[in-house]
Amino acid sequence: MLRISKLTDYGTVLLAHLATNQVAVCSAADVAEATGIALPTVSKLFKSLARAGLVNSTRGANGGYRLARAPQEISAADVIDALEGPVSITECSASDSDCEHEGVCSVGGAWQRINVAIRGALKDVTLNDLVRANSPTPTFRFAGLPITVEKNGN
Amino acid sequence: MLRISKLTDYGTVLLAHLATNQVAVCSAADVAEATGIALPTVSKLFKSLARAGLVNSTRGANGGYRLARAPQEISAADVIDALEGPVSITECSASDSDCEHEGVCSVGGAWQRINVAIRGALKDVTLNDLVRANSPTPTFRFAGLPITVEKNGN
DNA sequence: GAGAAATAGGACTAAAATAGTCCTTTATTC
DNA sequence: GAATAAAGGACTATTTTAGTCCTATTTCTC
Repeated sequence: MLRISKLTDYGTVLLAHLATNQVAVCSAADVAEATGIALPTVSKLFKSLARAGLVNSTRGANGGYRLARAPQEISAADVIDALEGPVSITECSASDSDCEHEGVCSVGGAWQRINVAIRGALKDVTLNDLVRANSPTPTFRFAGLPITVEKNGN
Repeated sequence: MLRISKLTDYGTVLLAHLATNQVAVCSAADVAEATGIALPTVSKLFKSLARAGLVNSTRGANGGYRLARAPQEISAADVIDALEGPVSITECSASDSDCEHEGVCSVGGAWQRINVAIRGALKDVTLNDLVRANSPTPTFRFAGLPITVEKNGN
């Protein structure tokens, strides 16, 4: 009904990995291996995340990435902004839009409001929550499987 | 950052039009003219909306569409479900998915949670709100039109 | 200082989803 | 029975997204 891109989803997985390995600097190759996401894709994502200031990078041998802030200081909204840009729920509510139906459209304001509500929800969930999300007692199923999934199952 | 499709946006405009013309049955052609959206597109959207039970249709001469329920009984979530299907925020949280990273993914649960929050926001906004969105006390402007935001502060 | 290990930055290609059009059939009215 | 309008679906074009690859730059190690 409303989707974030696959890349953004992957990005979250990368960040979650860094969050559970905060002591070390992780190279893109390490993370690719650990997460099962293809290396070129991992590289691309980390570049974007670095530009957005969510991770710090170190070049050269033994270089890699690490979180720029504590996991609880990074929200789902941050991740989405970093990887998808500040796009809005409808095309015409993006700031640079010039919607041809403007005069006729009786609808814009409420989407804006929905947008605000959604951003609220996204800001309230931090990377910390994402990492700990799979906690005790499988109370529900996910993709057909009961969810237990301790950290870094693989 | 998170987007509904253009067609869904159009769909909302169509419904908003019906909401302001509840007395009459409106043909697709009428609505196309009134909204400035191309007729084939309007037809296609109405077909989907009819199948989802959001509008009732009458065939034949003088036929057309009208809302199936009162505007306050139709939520943004209904519209999105009708036009985009029950897709979820991430691919892997859709029910029929089989995500290849399942074992490694430490992230699924929280997206699920975000999803719920978003659906909440979408259910709270009805077609009625959408239509009345452009009302008194313009506190800021949107797409060139003054708008107000009250209700559902979140 | 040379070579290897990493990231930075883009350009490019391939695949998939979205948007939009058109045609044929069925129902209804006059 | 002719005209009007929706139903349903096939099809095309466009745009977005995903994914790969190449070259440059930085840093470490020996």
